[in-house]
Amino acid sequence: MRMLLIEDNDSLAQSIQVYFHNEGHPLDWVNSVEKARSSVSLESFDLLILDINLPGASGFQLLQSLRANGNRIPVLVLTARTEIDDRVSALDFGADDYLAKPFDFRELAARCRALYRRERGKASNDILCGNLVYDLATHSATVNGRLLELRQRERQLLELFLKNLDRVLTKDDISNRLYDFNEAYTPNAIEQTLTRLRKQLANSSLIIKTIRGLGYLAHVDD
Amino acid sequence: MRMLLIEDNDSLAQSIQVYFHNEGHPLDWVNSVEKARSSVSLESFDLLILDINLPGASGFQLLQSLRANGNRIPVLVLTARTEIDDRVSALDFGADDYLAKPFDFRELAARCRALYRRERGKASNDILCGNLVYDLATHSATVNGRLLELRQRERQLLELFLKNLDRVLTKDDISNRLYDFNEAYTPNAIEQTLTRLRKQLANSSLIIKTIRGLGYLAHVDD
DNA sequence: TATACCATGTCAGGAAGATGTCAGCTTTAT
DNA sequence: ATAAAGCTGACATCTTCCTGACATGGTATA
Repeated sequence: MRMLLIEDNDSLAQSIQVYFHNEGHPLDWVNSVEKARSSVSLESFDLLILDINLPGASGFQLLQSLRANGNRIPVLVLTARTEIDDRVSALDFGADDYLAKPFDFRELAARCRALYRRERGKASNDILCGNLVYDLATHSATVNGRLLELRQRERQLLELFLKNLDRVLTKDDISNRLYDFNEAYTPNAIEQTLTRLRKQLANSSLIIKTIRGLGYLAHVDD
Repeated sequence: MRMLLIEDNDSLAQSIQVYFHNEGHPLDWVNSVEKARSSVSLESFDLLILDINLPGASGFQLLQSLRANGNRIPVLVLTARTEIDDRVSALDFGADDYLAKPFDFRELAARCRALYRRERGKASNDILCGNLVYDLATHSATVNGRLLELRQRERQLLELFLKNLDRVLTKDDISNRLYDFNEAYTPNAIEQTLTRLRKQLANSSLIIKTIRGLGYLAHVDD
């Protein structure tokens, strides 16, 4: 288990490092969002422990941009305040768990283990559709072994269809899943995304059929 | 199916209300545990949808006290995220199911139906007519497992007949259901749609009989 | 900071499909 | 046999959907 701690309080960070080291799980440590960005892009970690109250760019921003780029690495957020706002924001921005300071190191370690296990548990979770393979863990799709270069929206849409094979999805179903309540969009946004997804699926055995006036239906073509 | 939603996020609650209304299952909505208590004691619901993270008395308390008083009403709990603690607690406190936010409305509806069915001892949400199966959730019909390619109008008409098996429907009944008041049409439009629907039902056991001068009657042929 | 780039939404025009109308034919009741 | 009611093929019209082009806003790069 490879972990990165993003924390600007040096003494706290060092204490955590020592504790985890003694537990047999050494972790890397950076003290700013900028350094975190480059570490994450250069190396591959299994888990991030992210202090939300950082100087400069906030931890939220890091979290948000990671998720926006499709990075699904488990993130445990540390927050000084026990404010519900912070907690909700953290989870909404894509954190997997959070812990309010002050906390017990044992609890931190336990939660890290839980997150790691959770991620591991669904490691080999592939959806197979003829020549199309979708890996739910990495959220990547291959057709005949060739990796598709899906954008965020296309991936969300594909995943939605794969989880609902042979079932009709209305545009409402789709927009409820792809957009949150007060996000503005026209029905055309979905059509456009679908066009783009269909192009990517050109040589795959996954067919997304249009059911006029009702919605769409994905099925495997043999 | 009479449902009560206990949710303090107004926009979410309203969206859910609209969605369920469109699904043909209007639900009542209160935004606090206190109001929920009085609603539940005054009226009889088939199902509660309970957000666990409420201001004031927690949803857990409501759930716990309901069960303590012997109330067995099915309860579906909404949690902010897949907090394992929340989930375990919810089920321990007597919830019948739980759903983590953000969720797909379709999934919420499906789980509600499932809970309701479980309570009723019913098997499914399908209408069965010999070799014809109509799925009310997806509004799709299959004959011998083969999906029918119904158009909007044909689907409306079929659904109407299925809900009125062995009952005579006059053209007026039908037009009142298929068209709104100021829509222009001739009686022939219905005949035309019926012709098209009958073609689709060619190999099914659903027969739509003409009662000359009166209307139509759908029944299962064995 | 300025620039280029990329993802994604909007717009508009066109294609494909659904549905109503008409007209002529078939069926049914008397 | 006749008239009324219903059925259905052909067509016109109107919707819905698709898709190329463009706009926008956010992100990375220099």
